[in-house]
Amino acid sequence: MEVQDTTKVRLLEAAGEEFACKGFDAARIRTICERAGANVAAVNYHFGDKEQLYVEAVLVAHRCGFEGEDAVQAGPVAPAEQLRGFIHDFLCRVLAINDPEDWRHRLMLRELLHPTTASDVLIREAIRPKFERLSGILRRFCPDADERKIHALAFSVIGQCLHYKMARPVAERLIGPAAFAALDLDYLTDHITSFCLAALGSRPPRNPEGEPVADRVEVEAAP
Amino acid sequence: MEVQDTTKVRLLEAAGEEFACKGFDAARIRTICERAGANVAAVNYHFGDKEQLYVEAVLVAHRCGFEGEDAVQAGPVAPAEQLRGFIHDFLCRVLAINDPEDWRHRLMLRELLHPTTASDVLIREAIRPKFERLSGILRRFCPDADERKIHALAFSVIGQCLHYKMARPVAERLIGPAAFAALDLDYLTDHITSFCLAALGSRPPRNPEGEPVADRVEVEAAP
Amino acid sequence: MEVQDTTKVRLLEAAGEEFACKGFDAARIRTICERAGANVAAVNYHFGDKEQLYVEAVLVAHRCGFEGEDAVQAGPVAPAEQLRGFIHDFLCRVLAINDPEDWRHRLMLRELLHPTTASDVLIREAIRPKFERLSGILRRFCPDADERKIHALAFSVIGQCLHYKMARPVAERLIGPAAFAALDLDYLTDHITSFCLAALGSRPPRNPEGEPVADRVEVEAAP
Amino acid sequence: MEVQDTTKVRLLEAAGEEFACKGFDAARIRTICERAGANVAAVNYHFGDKEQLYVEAVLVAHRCGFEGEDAVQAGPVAPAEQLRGFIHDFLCRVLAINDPEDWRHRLMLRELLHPTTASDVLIREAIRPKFERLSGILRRFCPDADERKIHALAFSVIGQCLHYKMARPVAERLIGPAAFAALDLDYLTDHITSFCLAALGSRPPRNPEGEPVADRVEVEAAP
DNA sequence: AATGAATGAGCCTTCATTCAT
DNA sequence: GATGAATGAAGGCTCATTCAT
Repeated sequence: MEVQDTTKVRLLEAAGEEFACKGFDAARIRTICERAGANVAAVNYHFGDKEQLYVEAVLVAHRCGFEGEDAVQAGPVAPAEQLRGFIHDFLCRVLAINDPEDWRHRLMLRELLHPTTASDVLIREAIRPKFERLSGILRRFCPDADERKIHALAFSVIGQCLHYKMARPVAERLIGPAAFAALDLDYLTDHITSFCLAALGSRPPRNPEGEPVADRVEVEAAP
Repeated sequence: MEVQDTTKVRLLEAAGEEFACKGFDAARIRTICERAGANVAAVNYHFGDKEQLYVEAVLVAHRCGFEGEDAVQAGPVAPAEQLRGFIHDFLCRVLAINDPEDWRHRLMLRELLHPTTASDVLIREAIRPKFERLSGILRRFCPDADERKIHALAFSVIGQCLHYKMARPVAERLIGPAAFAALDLDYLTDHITSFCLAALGSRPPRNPEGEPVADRVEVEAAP
Repeated sequence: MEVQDTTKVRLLEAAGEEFACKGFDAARIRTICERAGANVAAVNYHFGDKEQLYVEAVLVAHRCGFEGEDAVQAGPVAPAEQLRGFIHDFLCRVLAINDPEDWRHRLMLRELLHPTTASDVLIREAIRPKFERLSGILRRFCPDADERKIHALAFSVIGQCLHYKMARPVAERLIGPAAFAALDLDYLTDHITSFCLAALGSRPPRNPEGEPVADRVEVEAAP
Repeated sequence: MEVQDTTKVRLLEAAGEEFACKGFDAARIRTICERAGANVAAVNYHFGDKEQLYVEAVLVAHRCGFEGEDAVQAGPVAPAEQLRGFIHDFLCRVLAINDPEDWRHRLMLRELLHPTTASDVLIREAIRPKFERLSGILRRFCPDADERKIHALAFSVIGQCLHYKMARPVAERLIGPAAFAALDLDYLTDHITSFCLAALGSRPPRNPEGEPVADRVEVEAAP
């Protein structure tokens, strides 16, 4: 059963785009309907409300944004590779640009900064599982760390990644668009991974070629 | 030149609060005027426009928010202590809660996420100097690192700190308010400082008492 | 010809209820259809229009509300008993409460206060015959009265009865629900009958048991 | 201090007219504002709401409609004359036609049939005092009557009068406009007064000329 | 300098109605 | 005969803005 191009689906797509760009208040229902090729009353008919449309858009964003992620990394892998995998996946979503699906990420970001009713589901179904997966990985590095430490570590990992989404507009102006573009997926994956691994007192994982994947900061290996 | 309690000043204060809480769109000019004890037409009289009021509020926020910070840490200090000082200062602002001055930080944060005209000045006068100070500190750790590396490192430091502001609403729901509150200024300063130092291949600075200031992750130290 | 439980019939029933409760403007076509278990488009399909549905509902109300009443009081009866009979019948309809048929009365009342197209038929077929029957009764009391007097007398009788319908909401608040409820069908029939008979210079009719039916005002009877 | 022709006053006048004619639902805020020569937003500015405008209009209607009534009939008068006075006053208001103030009566009538929040004040300040004045008069006729009897009597008096307002549209169609017009203030005052007095077992009061004021129904005077 | 009244554009929403199935 | 989707007109209301004082 394909996702059909019904009015309701087109409405959600248009609404997602609009909400992601302008936010809930500045988003105009008329614009959404025009983009979706529907009548002004269509939103009310299909969703009852501007707010309910927003909620559904957020849920769609989260649903499509996170499906198929469970397939990652089955089998016994080293903690370092697990961490690298996590960071890679996370950055993938964070850095998505010029993606027709992009509004889903932007919309979720908005929701995270200013949670509404919609974010309850979001946190429960999307954020928490991800967070606990990361916590699990980190506990393999620090088996004796207490909860607080794990929280702080997890936030350190996530914070570094998310920053490229959050602060993007200002970062781009700060160091220039070219310099910002140079910080691409591969580079950042390597950088953040090695940064974290060093901080965790471990060594970076080796890529298939058998070389260190990151031009990591020269750390005189702790004994 | 004293800061007088004129209508214009009260208007700016009220506007800052309102804009910081609700954003530009949701902020109501009438609410602002009521809080300031002024007439509805006062905003248009003094600032001409809602938007110009916003811009001025942002500028006030930046002006007051960052004055006097350059005086910190004169004299020759170890890079590790410099970094720790930077992180401490940064977290101070980031974690400010229930502060009457708080709206200034929140408003600037908003500007960073969704830059408007007002943020040009902001970046030039407030963000860039701070960013370059951090870059300078990091270069002392990695004298041979290229520009790109410095950028990435700086963003790693900043990202970790800023995350507690950015993702606060969701983080609070994620790990619970109590666990989040446990991540206070001192703890996070220690954590992030040691995390970064380890990643940079250095050892945490010693505080005056001669003891390590951070309970850094002691991976191998586990019995 | 049975009254079938077709969609059209259910629609009329639901519409009557809704119109009687809320009036034409406030009545919602969607509500009517939901109550009737029919589609939103059913009204337009079966009646073409909201207004035509209203007209038909009024006609149904009048048709069902007044059938079989002419059979009352055949044979030669005293004028006083005729009047009492009329008042009793009238009050019966006026006081009908919690009657599943009640909307028919309420709807007709509405029509009387704010006549629309539908009320032409209503007046011709329902009101006028009733009014002329009353006029006939009154002429037996005052054979020499002119038309105007008969009108005034008839309106005095009708006005007293109708008042309990018309002013019910306010009367209930005025004297309290309990006191209003005490004015039940029997009491009011006796009261209004004796009031009118006295005004008409007659004595109240005696019921089969040979006792005065009404506790008429005994002004001089006071000790 | 004159009642000034401010926008707010004009708005109330226009609203009263509109509400009285079309009812709350069918009344259009735009029409009201156009009639008052004001902007569409004027209602919202001055009254906050369509409903609050309605409430205020009802209160204005009641305020102006009932002022100066307390001056009536000071000094010792016969009960019969008191009753006649009451009926005259009541009919005066009820029959007011083509009066620029007419909307006040029509609006109050609406309120009585379908009470809203506004009618609480109305009942307390306007209806109840009037009702108790009538009750007092009636008690002079029937000193031994219980509460219920007084209620019934009062409603009989009021019902006869009010009927000419309530049922006017249908009555006019029923007996024709000419015949209805013949039932003017003087005629009805005489008719209803004598009708009630007879029912109360009393004799009609004599007017200054010493003649019976009403062509009362020939009643063989009760011994 | 400051105000209260007034404005008009525009938004969300409701609702009766229609159309294709 | 009946339905669900879709329409467009219109209404109440909000809000920033302006004007006369």
